[in-house]
Amino acid sequence: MHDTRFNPIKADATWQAAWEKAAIFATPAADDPRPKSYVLEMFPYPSGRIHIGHVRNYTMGDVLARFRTMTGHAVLHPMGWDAFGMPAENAAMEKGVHPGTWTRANIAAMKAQLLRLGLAIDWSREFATCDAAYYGHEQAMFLDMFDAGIVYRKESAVNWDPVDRTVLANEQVIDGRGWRSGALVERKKLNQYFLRITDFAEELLTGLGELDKWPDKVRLMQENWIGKSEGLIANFSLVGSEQGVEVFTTRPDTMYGASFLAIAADHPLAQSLAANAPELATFIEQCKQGGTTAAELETAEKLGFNTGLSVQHPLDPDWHLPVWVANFVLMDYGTGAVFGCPAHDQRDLDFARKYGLPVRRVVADGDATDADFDGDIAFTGAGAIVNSHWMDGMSVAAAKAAIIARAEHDRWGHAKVQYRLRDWGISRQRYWGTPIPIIHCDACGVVGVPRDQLPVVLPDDVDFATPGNPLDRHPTWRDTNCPKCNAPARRETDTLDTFADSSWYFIRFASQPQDAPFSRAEAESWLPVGQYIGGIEHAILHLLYARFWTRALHRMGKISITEPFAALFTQGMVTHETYRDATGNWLSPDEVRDENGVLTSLDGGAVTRGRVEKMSKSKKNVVDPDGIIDQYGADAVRWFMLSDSPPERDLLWTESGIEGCWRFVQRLWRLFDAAAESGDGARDMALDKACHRAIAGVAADIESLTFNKAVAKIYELVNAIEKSRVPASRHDAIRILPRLISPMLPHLAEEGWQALGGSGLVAQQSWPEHDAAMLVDDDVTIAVQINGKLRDTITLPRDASREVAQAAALANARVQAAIAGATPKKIIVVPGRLVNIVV
RNA sequence: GCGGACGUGGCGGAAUCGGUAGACGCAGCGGACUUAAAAUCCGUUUUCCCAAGGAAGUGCGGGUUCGAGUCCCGCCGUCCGCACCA
Repeated sequence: MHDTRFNPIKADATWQAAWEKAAIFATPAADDPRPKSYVLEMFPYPSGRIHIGHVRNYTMGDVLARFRTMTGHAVLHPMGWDAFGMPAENAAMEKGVHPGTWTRANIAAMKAQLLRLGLAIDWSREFATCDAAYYGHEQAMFLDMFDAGIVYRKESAVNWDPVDRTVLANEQVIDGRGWRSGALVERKKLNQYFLRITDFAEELLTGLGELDKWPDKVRLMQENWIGKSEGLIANFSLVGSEQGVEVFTTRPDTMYGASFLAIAADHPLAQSLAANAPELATFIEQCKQGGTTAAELETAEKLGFNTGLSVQHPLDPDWHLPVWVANFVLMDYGTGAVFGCPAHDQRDLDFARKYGLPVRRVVADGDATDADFDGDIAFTGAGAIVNSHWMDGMSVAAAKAAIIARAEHDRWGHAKVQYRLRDWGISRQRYWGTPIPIIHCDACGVVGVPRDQLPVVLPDDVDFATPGNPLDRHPTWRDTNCPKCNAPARRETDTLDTFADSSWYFIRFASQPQDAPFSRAEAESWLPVGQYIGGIEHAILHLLYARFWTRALHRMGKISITEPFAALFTQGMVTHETYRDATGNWLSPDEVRDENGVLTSLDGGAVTRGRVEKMSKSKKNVVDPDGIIDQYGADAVRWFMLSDSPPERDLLWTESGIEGCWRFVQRLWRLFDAAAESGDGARDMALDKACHRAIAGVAADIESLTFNKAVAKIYELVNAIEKSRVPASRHDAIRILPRLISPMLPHLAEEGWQALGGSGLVAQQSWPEHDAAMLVDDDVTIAVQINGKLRDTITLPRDASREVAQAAALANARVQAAIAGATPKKIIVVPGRLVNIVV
């Protein structure tokens, strides 16, 4: 029996099976002659369920991948799992399930959900980062970097949770306490591995310049994160000592305005003084307390402790400056010491006013050149240098250069480029991560695991009953022999930060030999990723680490590319209204009834409408992808993900919106179902042209990822088809539609393609060609303006001359009435657009 | 505090180069079909005076231009990133 409606449940399953059977999403060979197109969406963490944000992300990538295939590209469109990380260990502790078991089950569940979307993914390349076959290669690369000096080991302070016996990231410390245990977090020194990303700071910065297909916003965020600043390192000699204090400044031009030296609480000089000065020791302790949140720093008072020491001013040895320990100086930026120039730095001014230190103007603020500086607002602008002896009258820039030259000549300082970026600490005292392939030997020290003993596999028999890292207390796993001297030795029990796993997965997708991380030729045939799509939340860390990892491989001669992602797109979130009942509890959308805008709960209680927010479990404003696919089918859901909102902005999920998509899917299906058999007879030029415009326009919009505009153009074409009464043109236009919608509505497109007698699968067809001549109209509507205001429109041949257009405009009845016989002062003619008559 | 983005109908948004503002969708309103509903179809919807025809209009105030949503200056608002970075 003939269906009267499109049945997505049936169609989705049918066509997904057909695609799989024909293996049409298999990646072409590396030597495929077609141009390559690598489309990649950020791979998901297997938390257990796909959420709607994934659906939006993967739909966008899928549209592009399918479109690129139709336009003659060899496409790589893979998917995998960012499978290591904390949630699996938390699940292990809470539910007693092994992290691996939990993760594998989640992957299976999420893959089943993804399959329902009908994504054009080559699943044969799927992997999870917790596969030993993946992380073993990561260990090999770690060792390469170790040998190349890119990895180093350093004692460094970490946030230590004494109850959970683990290191916490800064984000996991809330009000000084561990986010899980609630225990007071301790600062603890541990030997940790670092990647020397700061060595790459300059090239990571300049490399941003060639990423012209990245959002400016992301490039700027990375630029700020790297935080390059140029200045002077100056040595201030301690009075009565051979030693000195090194200071970094970006304002050497203000050196004659110096009034004190300030060092960080954990500066070695402060530490050594504290040994014999209990008051200072107390002060240092005080500095370490107090939060580091934005609000706290905003209001934090400047605190200082006068050490009683003084230093010589490098420009005048007779001029002595007091040395203070100050809470606003950071040990891990610059040298951990600054000279205070209160007149031209707000922090220094606050500090100087509080402790009664001199405030001396050395940069003129307009007419103000007086050495005595009034007020509590520092002058940080540019101006002529004053009260600075030989530098008086110089510009700030000239003075900086002059003083750096002098410092280098007199050997008390040198120019310095300073970066905000810190080296990447990659040690984690956790189980569920890539084991760091290092062996500790009492005689030989730190020794890399020999390549032929990789992968160092995580042991399965671990227990999470006690807090801490299970690798650390495993009865046998730690024990091994030194690869060099064969003496008993210990394995490193730390694992790698999971950001390492996601720093090269895109290379592994492109090439996955067994015996190496990747084969160079094959990887380079696909890389860099042609289009990378994901959330803005990864703007800094993931994207910076992946760029760094790629450059590290490049520096070691392993790969020729330097940038992994040629184009980046950051999509917006999916949002939904929030609801609360009378007692303030969150309600989910299906617990709320809407009758003409009046909201009630299912039991009739009052409901208030809250803000539109990102879908989250805690606010209960989520829609479950499985549920909506059950109800509307994959295509309607995909269509909604692409409609209305520009992809980089947030998308508001609404019931009425998805129902509109569902209606449109049905409308298309009716068109296919009732299409005429023959395309002979008279033509409807307007429809024929609309068709060609749609083909060209939709292609351009998919290419530029403006899917909302592509959607609008398809609506326009369908509206035009439905309005037209000319069978021949309708016949042809309807036969264009399946290919046009195939990237976005792939199941319906197959259904239509089949119903209209197409052979094979529409997913394998070429994108329809458009006739450029059909994109231009013979007649154009021209605006007739008087003094820039629209008065009428006239229709003229497209190639009408200026003279013809002007004459036609002047002959227009409304123009005649408006100018009333007067002579126009000026007439502007823009051919094909408008005539503006100035009177 | 520093840096950045954005502000267009009831809502999401379109307007690619400074050239007819409001495409397309949602919601609304009126109508057709129907015993009725659903579904579908037709029409309509920036505001004001409204019959015609006008006038105003893209956060606010200025400017450049024959012409500004678009460019420039100054405000206001919202959002995002970083932050005692010397």
